[in-house]
Amino acid sequence: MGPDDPPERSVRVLCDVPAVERAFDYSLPAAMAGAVEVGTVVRVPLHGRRVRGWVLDPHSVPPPGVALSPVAKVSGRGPDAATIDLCRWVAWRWAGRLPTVLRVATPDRAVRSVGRITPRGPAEPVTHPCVAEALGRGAGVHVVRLGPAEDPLPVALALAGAGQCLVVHPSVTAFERIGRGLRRAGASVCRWPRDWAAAAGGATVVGGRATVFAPAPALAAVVVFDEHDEGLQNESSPTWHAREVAVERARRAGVPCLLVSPAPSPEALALASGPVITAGRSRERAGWATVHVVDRRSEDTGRTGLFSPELVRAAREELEVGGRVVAVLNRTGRARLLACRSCGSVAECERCGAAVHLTDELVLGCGHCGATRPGVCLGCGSTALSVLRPGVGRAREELEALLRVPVEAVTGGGPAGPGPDLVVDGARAVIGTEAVLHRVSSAGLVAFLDMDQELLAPRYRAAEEALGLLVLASRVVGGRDGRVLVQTRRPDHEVLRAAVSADPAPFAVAEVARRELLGFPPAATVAVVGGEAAPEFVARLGRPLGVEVLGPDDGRWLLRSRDRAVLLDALAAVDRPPGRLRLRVDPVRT
DNA sequence: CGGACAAGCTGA
DNA sequence: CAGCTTGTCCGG
Repeated sequence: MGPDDPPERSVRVLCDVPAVERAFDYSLPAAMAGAVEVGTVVRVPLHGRRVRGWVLDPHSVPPPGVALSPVAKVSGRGPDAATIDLCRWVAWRWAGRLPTVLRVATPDRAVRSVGRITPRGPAEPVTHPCVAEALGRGAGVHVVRLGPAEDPLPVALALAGAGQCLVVHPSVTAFERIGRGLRRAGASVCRWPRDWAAAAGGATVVGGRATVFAPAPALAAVVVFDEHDEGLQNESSPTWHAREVAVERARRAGVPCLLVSPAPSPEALALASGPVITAGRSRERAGWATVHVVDRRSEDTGRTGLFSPELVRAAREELEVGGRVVAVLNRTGRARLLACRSCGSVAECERCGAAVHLTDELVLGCGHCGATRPGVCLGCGSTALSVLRPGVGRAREELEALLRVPVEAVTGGGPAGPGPDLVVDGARAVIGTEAVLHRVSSAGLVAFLDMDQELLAPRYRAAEEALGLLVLASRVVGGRDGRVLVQTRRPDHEVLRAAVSADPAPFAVAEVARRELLGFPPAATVAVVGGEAAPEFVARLGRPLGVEVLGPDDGRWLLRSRDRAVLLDALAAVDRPPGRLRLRVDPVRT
């Protein structure tokens, strides 16, 4: 290059190598100049190999005296500047690395060009009272409570009338249905990342949790259905949650964000800008199954086992009218659960209400808060405690003998996404773990054989998850005309009361107060640090003011702060040590 | 992350 | 001392 040539243009590129957080400058060959903007996906040489990267600055000023390598190739379009900023926020919020987050916001196949399309709503405008109320309130977070069996499609249709929307649903079956419904109604709609170009052109995007990162140049609203569902959280680090990303995204765009659920989470209620929106008690009630609670405390369960006479009667009735029966039994042997031999009540922790297990002959320990107490029943003072341990395989045989029809067993079976091949709709009676609720399309009766496993599990979200199962069951039986039967030793539990009365509000209020008291999300931000590099990471973190450091317990530390920024800024400031590090912020389980 | 390069171990 | 493993460094 001679002295008269124009100065060579350079670009700053973030490489898709999570361990390399610095961005580097590369020279840009003149032939590529027109195709590069913020977010463009390129291939660049890095330390003797070629890696993918994102252009962060299309006109960078490199430090003097550094020999620049040229960009090897322009691959295609990538996330725009606003989306990259959103990803930066996500990386901070869940203590992840920017490249890991940018991958989620990048098309999986190279996108060369984006055609502009005119966003269309449904040909015939659809109205929905909850959507009208939410849109009337304008920008902000609007929590909408619908009965479990109520169809989400009308909500999506009404919203799509307002313009380009991001429509998120954790269930593949559900978002595919919503997508088809929108298209049939005449709305411009696309899947993402498959139809990245259509999204970038202005179409409404329908999909799973990653949809919150879709390009949307004309965004009018964001809606997250089943916002209580844990499937909205990324399971590997960073553990970003679509609910919260949706809220942040909508806030930045100045548009409304609707969080829809039959049982709104404490997180959603904490984010809400106003009171919960419902379509009225009678409509909500119609979406909940008719729930029967069977109190097993007074029963001789030693003789009747897993199946109460009420359950057997209800199941036989259902089979007689030609309906399907689904029995749900939690995976065995994981949570050790004890019951008093004389009064039948379940042993639980005095402090936090989780189930306790026997640590040695006379001491009960809580796996949740760590409290211990003598091994006597709180109800009657008896020291005779027996272990309740149901077994799935034997339960199937027992049920078959009781009902005199073949019973199919469903266990595990991979992720919640039910492919059509996984649906076991051929069987009249099915028994399985909670996965079974994703594997039948309909039933007349769903019976929870041992709800206490769920209600009293040593996890801080146990009660909320139990309510989620009752939501799913209500959906499977189609609302009020279907039946859900719950066997329990805690018939007065507020989760069961919520389902019986088709009103989750009192439980939600109590749960918010409990999270506040115990310092769990959303009242506090927590981080679990594990992996071989964890000790060094925690050592480098030190003891920042306002951050509680607990552990190590089983090689893992728990960090907690009531002030989110204090914890997250402290995590971001740590120079990460080499080696495997598992860092999960606000995970489902701690 | 993964290539480069340096320093350490082994066998003849 | 070649030939290989193991470790540390750092990337434009």
